[in-house]
Amino acid sequence: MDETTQGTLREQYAAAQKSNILKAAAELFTERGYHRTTTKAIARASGLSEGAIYHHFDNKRDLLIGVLNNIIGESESGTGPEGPLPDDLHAVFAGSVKARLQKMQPHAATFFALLSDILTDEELAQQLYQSMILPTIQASEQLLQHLIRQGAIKPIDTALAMRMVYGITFGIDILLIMNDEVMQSAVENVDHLAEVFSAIILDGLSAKRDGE
Amino acid sequence: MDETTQGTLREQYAAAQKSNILKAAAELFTERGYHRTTTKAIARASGLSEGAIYHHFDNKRDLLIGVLNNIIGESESGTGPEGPLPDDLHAVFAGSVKARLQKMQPHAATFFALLSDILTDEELAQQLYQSMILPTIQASEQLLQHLIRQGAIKPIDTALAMRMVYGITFGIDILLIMNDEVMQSAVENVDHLAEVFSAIILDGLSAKRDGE
DNA sequence: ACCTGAACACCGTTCAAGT
DNA sequence: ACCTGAACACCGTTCAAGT
Repeated sequence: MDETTQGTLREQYAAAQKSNILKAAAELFTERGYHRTTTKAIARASGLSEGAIYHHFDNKRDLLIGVLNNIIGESESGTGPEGPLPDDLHAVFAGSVKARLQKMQPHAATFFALLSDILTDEELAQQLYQSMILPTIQASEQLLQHLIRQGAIKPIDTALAMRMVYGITFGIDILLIMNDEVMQSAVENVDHLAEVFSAIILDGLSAKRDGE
Repeated sequence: MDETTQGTLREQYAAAQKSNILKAAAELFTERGYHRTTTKAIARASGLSEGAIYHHFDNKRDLLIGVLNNIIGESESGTGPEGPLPDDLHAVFAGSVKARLQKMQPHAATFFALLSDILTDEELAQQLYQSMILPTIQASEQLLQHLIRQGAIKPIDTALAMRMVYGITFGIDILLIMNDEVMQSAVENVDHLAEVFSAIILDGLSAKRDGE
């Protein structure tokens, strides 16, 4: 064992313990919400004492931060469509919702179980916004601007438009958590969902061209 | 005083006290979130003892329910556009977001401060969904079906489409709470926001007709 | 019925002591 | 450093007693 390598056995052990605690916390937060989850329960679920938890984390809020950062970390890998854009715009938009949903869905319940606690904590809200929400929106803004320059998309207030589009995925997650039946069966057929999404966003609902 | 009239003086007094407590609770919940608000603080803010609060409400959760019901009550008055539909579809859609935002906005911060606590409480989540979310979606579904029959809107999966559109207003509220600057200035000019909304929803983003 | 203030159980956090 | 178990302060809730 080279002591200059980052992973000392001891460090690895400590990291594994931290990760175990976070895993237990995430599960309990998801089931019961943040404030109904006791530190005692987290200790029990991770096979440690409450004191041990406070050795690895400053406080309960620090556990929330850890869980949140895991979600952010796994959700942000590869924003926007990879590789060259396909010619079919519908495929581009449909693909991006699909990707977004598949990335977010495993964490959606945990995320919404923590959302209020995040939103009522100025610092956490800012962290979530800066590291997760704003980058996603800005990436899609850039894509849209690119498409406008190509003449594929009409000139529009891209910042506002992409913020509205962003809301759609947010709404999908919420409806799933509330057991909305329509959305639940829609998600079982992601391709149809993605199709309807891109149909609305690209072509609009109107039967007439530009409403006149 | 006729004792058959519903409002005995005593009953009126009790109702006023309940309403005072709920008002104090709503303010504190909005500022600090549900679980960081102590019953002691609510008591102090409403000029009563903690015991008095427990005389009027079963428990803290019951306070949350009261606050939530006030929000639902004030938000549900008059779903959908009133009167005959204007010919211009853009006006219809723009008007409906405007109405929805103006109704929700004063309560949005309170609503999101409670959202996690609602979502992690099966019964409350169901109540919120049934009394607030589903009716809103269904009302707009009916409007859409009507417009499809008229030939103004193309045939589409109305249930799914309106659920997606619903998400947009949800996303707007979230971004406002997170102090997103674009959305904050957009809301100061509601007419522009409503315009962009109806432009996307009705005409779509694509420069070409139906993407081909 | 409306309300108070003390009392109780529980939860987040700390800390001395052990390896 | 990693961890335990007891101890502490605080919060939701209850309850006997007062009007």
